[in-house]
This record gives sequence, C-alpha cells and structure tokens, in this order.
Amino acid sequence: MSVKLTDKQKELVESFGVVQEQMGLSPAVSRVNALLTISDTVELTFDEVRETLGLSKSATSNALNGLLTMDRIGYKTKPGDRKRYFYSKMGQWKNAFRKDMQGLDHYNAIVKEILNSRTPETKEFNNQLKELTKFIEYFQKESIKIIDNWNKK
Amino acid sequence: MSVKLTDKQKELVESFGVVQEQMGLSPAVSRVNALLTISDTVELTFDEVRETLGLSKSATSNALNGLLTMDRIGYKTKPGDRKRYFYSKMGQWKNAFRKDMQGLDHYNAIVKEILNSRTPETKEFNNQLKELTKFIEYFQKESIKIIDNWNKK
DNA sequence: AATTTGGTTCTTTATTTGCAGAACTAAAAA
DNA sequence: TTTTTAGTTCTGCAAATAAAGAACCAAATT
Repeated sequence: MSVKLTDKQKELVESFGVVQEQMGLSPAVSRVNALLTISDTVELTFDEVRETLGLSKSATSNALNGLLTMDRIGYKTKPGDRKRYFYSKMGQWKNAFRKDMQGLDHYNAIVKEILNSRTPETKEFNNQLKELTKFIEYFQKESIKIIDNWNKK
Repeated sequence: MSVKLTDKQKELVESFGVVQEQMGLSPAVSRVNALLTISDTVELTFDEVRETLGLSKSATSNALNGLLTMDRIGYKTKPGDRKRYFYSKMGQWKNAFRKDMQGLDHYNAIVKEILNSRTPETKEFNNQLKELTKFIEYFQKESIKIIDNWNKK
C-alpha cells in the first residue's frame, strides 16, 4: 500500500519539507505536501500517505485536513471506491501570493494608526514611518499588478 | 525610569505586537519592536524598555539582541554615558522585502530539482510545476525591479 | 447481524518555545 | 579596593505544539 520512493525522492521530501517548515507549516503537514508534489503517482490515498511517511492516522488526518482548509491540496473520489485521492494544488500559488500582499493592508493600517497617534515632535522619525506606509502601499499595488499581468499572458 | 504611554499607545503596542507575532516574531521581540515604533521618545534604554513592558532582564536582553541581529533596530551611545539607546530602524524594510524575495530562490531551486526528478508520465502535473517555477522567477524579478524603482524616485 | 474499511476524535506524551529569576561579568565610579 | 551600573548567560519552569496510539464512528461488505 505504501508508495515506493527512490533515494533522491526521499531526500527531496525532506528538503522540500524543511523549506515549507520555514514557511510556517508543521513538520507533518510539510512532508505530506512535499510527498504529494514529489510522488510519481499524483493522487494518493490516506493510507498511502500514512505508510509512505510513517505517520500515525491522526497525524495523517490532521495534516491532510489542514492542507485541505488551506486549499493547498484537493481530493477526488472514484466511482465504487470509498477512498479519497489527494493531490497537490499548485495553481493556488498565485492566490497565496495575492493574499500575502493583501495581508499587508492590515499591517499598514496599524502603521498609519501609529503615525496618527505619534507626537509631531519627532519629525525625522515620523517621516520615515510615513515613507514606510507609502512604500508598502506602492509595493502592494505594484505587486498585485504584476501578478495579474502574469495571469493574462 | 519607565516610559509613560497613553492608553492608545498601550493598545497600539499590543495590536502592532500581534501582527508582528503573526509574521513570525516571538511575543517579547514583537512588543519591544512595537514599543520602539510607538514611544514618543525614539531612543530608549535597556531599562526603559524592560520596565515599560514589564519584561525580565533576560527577555529584554534577548529581544534587543535578536532585533539587532535582524537589523530591525540599532543603538547609539552618548558621550560619558555607558547606556545604549535603542531605536527602530525602519529604513531596513525595503531590504527586508528584497531578502524575502531573494529567499524564494532557494524554494524555487528545490521545485526545479523536483521537476527534474519527476517521471515524464505526468504531463499535466509537470506543466503546472513548470509554470509555478516560471511564475516565481517572474514575480521575483519584477518585484525586485519595483523595489529598486522606488529607491530612485 | 457481524466485520471491515476509511477515516475522525480524544487522550497522553515528548519536544520545543518563551520567559522569569538568579548568578555572573566587565567596565566605571566611589 | 569595594560597589554600582549595564547588561549577559545559565537554570529552571510553564505553556504551547506536534504527533502517537487508542477509542470511536458511519457506511459498506460479508
């Protein structure tokens, strides 16, 4: 039931796992997502994931459901087969980038609030803060533009 | 020795602290950085930070040193005064963005390695992966461009 | 009706993180 | 030379995270 991986593939599951951990995902989630990116079979069942990575059922269940709610994976079913077949959803990357950029909105809103509540005495400092909010706005706008640009070419 | 903050400022230290926690900083580090952004006095001593935030010496020391190595704050000294005066370094934002973007290099390198090691069978999947690496490269290049563009205007 | 399948949820445990408090240190002051 | 200042480093400890394992459950199979 377990997926056979070459040594190279095992190594890639680990290194891709690590970079995803650094991006804030938990070890198990990172490895599950890595496996679904690396395995030659692009659709894997719960048990294939579990056995291949040597995870417990609960860890597997939680990892898969986490990735599903993050919309980083999806699943399909096959007629007359109760199992679910999970696959990596790479198309979501652009959306993720977009959301990251829009997430700066909140950050910037607070910086602006800080700026408003600051004493006018510290001119230099306030100017730097002001420039920061302008830069964030600029960066946000431009990067969303370049993402959209990619979509229509 | 402790800095007086209005209720509004206290509230801002918390909310700005929280957004920074969500960006991966620890609670103490987040609040120290927030304080240095919000306080009317832009240069604070070790003890002012410690007392204002109610932190222990070790937490204060570690937070300040962490922020120093991240280059998010700096400090200056005054003649005939052994204390260090810490301040927020907002100019580093653009550099931080840049580094984030360059950090995608590593991610992309691994994705490319995955692509190389994949079976050619799964055409559709491989194409999506390929598009992903191209998108990352494009986004990286363009966003670095827009950052540089900001600098010279 | 009993068992198997494909999971989910609950409980326990190991590890890591974040911080307090105390002990420590090097330079300056008394 | 002792004491104070301005921190740093070490030693825990409490809370949060991550995952194992067992109990559980609903639908399908026997």
